[in-house]
Amino acid sequence: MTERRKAFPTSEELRIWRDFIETTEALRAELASRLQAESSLSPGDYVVLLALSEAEGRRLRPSELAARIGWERSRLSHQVRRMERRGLVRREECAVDSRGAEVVLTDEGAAAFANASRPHLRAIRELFVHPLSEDDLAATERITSALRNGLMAGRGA
Amino acid sequence: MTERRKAFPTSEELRIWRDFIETTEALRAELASRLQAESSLSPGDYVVLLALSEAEGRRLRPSELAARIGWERSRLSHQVRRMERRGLVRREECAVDSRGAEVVLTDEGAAAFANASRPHLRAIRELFVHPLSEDDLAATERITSALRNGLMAGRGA
DNA sequence: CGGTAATGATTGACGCGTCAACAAGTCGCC
DNA sequence: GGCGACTTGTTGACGCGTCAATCATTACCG
Repeated sequence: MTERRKAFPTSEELRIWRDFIETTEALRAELASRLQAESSLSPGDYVVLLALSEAEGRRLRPSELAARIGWERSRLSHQVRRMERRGLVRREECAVDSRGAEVVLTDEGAAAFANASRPHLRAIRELFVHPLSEDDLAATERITSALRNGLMAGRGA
Repeated sequence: MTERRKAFPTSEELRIWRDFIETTEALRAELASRLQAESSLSPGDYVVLLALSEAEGRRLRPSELAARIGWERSRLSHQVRRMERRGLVRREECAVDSRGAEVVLTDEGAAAFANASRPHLRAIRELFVHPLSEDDLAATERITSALRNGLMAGRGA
């Protein structure tokens, strides 16, 4: 308790921080690059296709879809526009709410997701699960949770 | 060793992965948003200004600068163009190599970095260091290192 | 030397993400 | 019914990142 009022990280803490943020960034980039190379899909494409695949009738209202994957509506709208151009999804009007729309998974989109899924999961295993021991994995869970709590507190307070 | 040949992550492992990647992403976004709000700087601005601040004579050749922060030259070139427009850095011709250039930190850029630095370090402490125990921090270091090794192996092999 | 390769740096095109503005529809409530 | 408030969804502008192409200069080497 001699350091309770410390305002800045020590250089040791800063080193750990930099390693952490650079490594997670590199991991993200490597996964994205493999996904792109193997399936011509971006991470954004993937999460949208995943959500639609799991949805009732392979279709969702944009707002609902955005909520499920934790995106802003605007971001989703841009993403859907790009995906529609490539035939992965289709927009339809919504019967019950004339403002609304529906995003529908096309057969092409479903096929693209099916092809992407296995190599992507393999890559997650190879680059994330495999390098970590069981203890590491448990520690990751604890750390993730602590950081998430810190974020909540930081945004709320 | 009953699972050595497993190709895909279990749903438990997948959950940990998703939490991990979403949380690190949220952390990155929160830091970026605070930096922007407090100092009108992007993370890219910050690392460039940091590198130039520490450089001999507050100036660096683009290639050298890119190497120090681990960026591609092209990315840096775009970044410098944007920063030059805002007066944070200046481009000069290089005396010893007529192909080359030099990126020079302006007084404005130095001031912007000085103003940004303290709140940014405070935010890193608040959102990363503080939520983690000493053990967590040590575990983070181990995990980071394991993931980095996994990346090396994955890219090389 | 002279020509080819390598290096330094930039650019343009394009995908992605955020923010603010906007159009259009629905809801609540008198 | 009608009017204001909220919701749904889209768009445009702009910053950011990657990739491939380009140009100028320097280095290598036969």
